[in-house]
Amino acid sequence: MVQFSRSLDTSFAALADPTRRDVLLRLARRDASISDLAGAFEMTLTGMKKHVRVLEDAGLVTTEKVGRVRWCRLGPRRLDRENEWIAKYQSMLEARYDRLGEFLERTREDHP
Amino acid sequence: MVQFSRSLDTSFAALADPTRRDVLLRLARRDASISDLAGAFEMTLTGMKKHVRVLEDAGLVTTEKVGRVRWCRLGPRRLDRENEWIAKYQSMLEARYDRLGEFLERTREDHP
DNA sequence: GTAATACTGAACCATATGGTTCAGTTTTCG
DNA sequence: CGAAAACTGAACCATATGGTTCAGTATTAC
Repeated sequence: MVQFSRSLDTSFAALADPTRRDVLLRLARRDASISDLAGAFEMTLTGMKKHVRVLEDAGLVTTEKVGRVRWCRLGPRRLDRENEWIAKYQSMLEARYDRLGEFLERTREDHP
Repeated sequence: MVQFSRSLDTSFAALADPTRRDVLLRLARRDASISDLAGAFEMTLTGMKKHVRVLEDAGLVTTEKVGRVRWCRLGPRRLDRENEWIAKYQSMLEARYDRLGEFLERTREDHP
């Protein structure tokens, strides 16, 4: 197990569940309570609470208890680092295909 | 459990492990055998084989056995759908903050 | 004051994950 | 042929995940 990048571990793991991805999209529209979310996804309060906890640990959601209601909202993280990781990967891929293209070009010139 | 988007499930889960992310970056530089990868990450062949299998299931890596060596290379998927999901999420966030900005603007106008 | 609402934590369950070892099989090298 | 290399699969292990139920506590509504 590698030690660094723990935040990418937790956020990608958080995104690996379809319920959690949909919770994020729903929270992007409006804040919601645990009850709201549990109702929307036909799940027990306890089950939804766990999902929200995972999103919270990943820094993707913050919550605040007001009276007997726990309100969930997005933040503070915006998936920027995750976006960057994927962009870096894709640019490395492109660079490699470019080198492959060059190689084929050279080969064609060498053996016309 | 939601039923659609199984591919995002498996690819985000594949990205949630730091060893697997590093394997992808390494394969972006050059193809490698299971032994190469196991050696580079100080892991048993069996352990690395499992990681490669996860990446294969997510469509991020393909492998081919040549003689007694199994060669691993990237593809066919490029994380485009994952990139799109994150981009969509971020644009929804931006849209929401824009609406919040508008609201504050209106409020300021109403009560100057 | 009583009842309903909203959450919370513990316990439980089945399955998955990230490793390992061990015992093979297949290929290659000398 | 015999030995080494490269992989493979089964079995095992500890821990995590995605849920549930049940028994609370704290707030709010009537």
